[in-house]
Amino acid sequence: MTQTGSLFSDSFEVLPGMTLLPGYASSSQLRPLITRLCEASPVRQMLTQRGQKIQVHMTNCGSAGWVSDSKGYRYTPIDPLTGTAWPTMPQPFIELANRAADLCGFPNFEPDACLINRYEPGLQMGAHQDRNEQDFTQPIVSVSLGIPARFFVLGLERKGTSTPVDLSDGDVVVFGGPARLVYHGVRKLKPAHDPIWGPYRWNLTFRKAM
DNA sequence: AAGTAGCC
DNA sequence: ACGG
Repeated sequence: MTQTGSLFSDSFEVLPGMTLLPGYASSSQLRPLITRLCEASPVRQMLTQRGQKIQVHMTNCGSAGWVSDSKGYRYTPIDPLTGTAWPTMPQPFIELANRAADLCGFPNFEPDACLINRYEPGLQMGAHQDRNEQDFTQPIVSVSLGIPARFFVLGLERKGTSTPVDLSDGDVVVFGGPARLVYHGVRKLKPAHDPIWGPYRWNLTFRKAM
């Protein structure tokens, strides 16, 4: 049930430290921004340290961007594809992430990195932790756009029973505190079409990386 | 291992 | 379950 009047009316606590804000983000507002960002730094498939392709196509905006290659996972100020800085994070992105975090009990969130992931039907993302950031007191804000997906959450170890969370266009998940380092991933997407995004799911993940 | 294979 |  809703706990206080300051929470978004439809918020739902998935587990301690993880809150779902259904329909909190606006695809019609965000689409032109994402289109422009991807013209500057296109989505691309990154490689794991062992040389395997990450299925999802990724790019970033902000003063730091998450990358994976033969040297491992890390944040860089430069896009290795373009050789120049990642695009500046649009102010509407910062405000969306800051307000969502505030609603969920994480005031003054100032993201410096936004990982932009593009999924298509048939793709998944295996269980992982977001642990390449400097300050684990800062939450993660995840925005789902386009076709639906089933998100899953484990605990602090990459094993055991998962909690499923079905995510639709505009849904925002905030996780921090006791949930900051939980393993999570995305189940294989079913074929679908969205009026704004076509056959894609986009996910924006806001972090305080540095 | 932010992946893939393979068995149940 | 996996390899270096």
